[in-house]
Amino acid sequence: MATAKQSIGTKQNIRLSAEKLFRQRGYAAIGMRELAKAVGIEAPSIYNHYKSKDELLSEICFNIGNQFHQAFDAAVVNEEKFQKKLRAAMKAHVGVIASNLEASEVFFNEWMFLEVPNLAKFKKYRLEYEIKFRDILDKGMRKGDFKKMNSKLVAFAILSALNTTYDLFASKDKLTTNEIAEGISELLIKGLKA
Amino acid sequence: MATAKQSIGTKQNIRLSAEKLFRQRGYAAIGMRELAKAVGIEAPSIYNHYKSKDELLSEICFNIGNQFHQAFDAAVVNEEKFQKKLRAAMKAHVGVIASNLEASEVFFNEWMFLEVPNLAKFKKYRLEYEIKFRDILDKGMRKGDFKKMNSKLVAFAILSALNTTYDLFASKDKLTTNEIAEGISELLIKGLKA
DNA sequence: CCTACCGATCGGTAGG
DNA sequence: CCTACCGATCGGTAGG
Repeated sequence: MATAKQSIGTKQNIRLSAEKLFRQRGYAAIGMRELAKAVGIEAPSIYNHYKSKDELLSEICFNIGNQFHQAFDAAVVNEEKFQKKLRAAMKAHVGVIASNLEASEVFFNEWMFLEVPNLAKFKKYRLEYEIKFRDILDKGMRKGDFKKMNSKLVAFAILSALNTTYDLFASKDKLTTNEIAEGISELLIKGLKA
Repeated sequence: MATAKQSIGTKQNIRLSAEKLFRQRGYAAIGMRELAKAVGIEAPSIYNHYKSKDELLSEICFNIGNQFHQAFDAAVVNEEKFQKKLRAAMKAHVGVIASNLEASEVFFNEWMFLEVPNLAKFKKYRLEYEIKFRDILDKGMRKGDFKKMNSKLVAFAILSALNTTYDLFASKDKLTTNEIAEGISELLIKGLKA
């Protein structure tokens, strides 16, 4: 019992330390020995919990990816109007970042180090997410709720603005999730008005 | 003569290869041997042109940083109204990215690997650039040309949207610099209207 | 511009 | 969970 409990704790510890270190200094710059030291174990012991460094990174990335998809779906389903759907999706997106400040940065900046089967899966997953945003934009434009623009360009602008909110959370102004999400929504949705 | 000429060519070759490789796979993942192979020389020969890997990275980053500052200053100086200043600055920013597709990505994503004196210099330089944008926003808000919002948040949203335009240039839609810059400007400046 | 080489560190395995 | 260790590769130097 005590052993199993400790083992679960260690695995979580490895992941949390990895999220922090990968974000701070980059996946490629962090060795297994340094990660192990942060956890308080020796490097080979990590392999009792993760088969490889790649498996560790992909667990971090896909966990965040799942959260983005689920938060989006849950936020959008109860809204009728496309403007409200978009606003809710944006807020949900910022919410996922806010509750995963370190891991979401790894998701955004370190995914490129994923290895061959995981890399393709990740790209597909992320593209599907972008398309969910574009879909709201396209439908809203067709219905006349949004101004007709290049929806791919707009989706990129929206996601880019949302994805850098990490820096705003980290800055000394101490903006809340709501202030950030509302501020960006206001700016972009007003810009989209027909 | 021939030797000197060839030497200059080699240095440029090293930088162009570094820009391409650092962007593709990340600074930390590219060794001097692989870089040398791309140039067609042996690894130690790189040190005839660059003192260290860090010097190479910082040359790439500061070159782009200078271009951003100069393009901004040149774009803004001839405009009177803050809306026009902002639009011109945004267009200039996209223009620098468009003419430095590889190097600008290194600037955005690999600067964190700069070492100690260069890292601080880089951060200062980049903060000054962000403040130039905030300054236009703040003055425009005070004058009533822009809606009163958190200018730091808006500057972040603008720069984030502009900075990911690399992916739009790289995508198969083949958007032009003008289409990208105008699309993002339209979206964001309309959103800023008082 | 090269060959030859330095000490350090890499991800990961064997074996217990 | 550890110690001991693998081959490979790292940034960089010596010396020509």
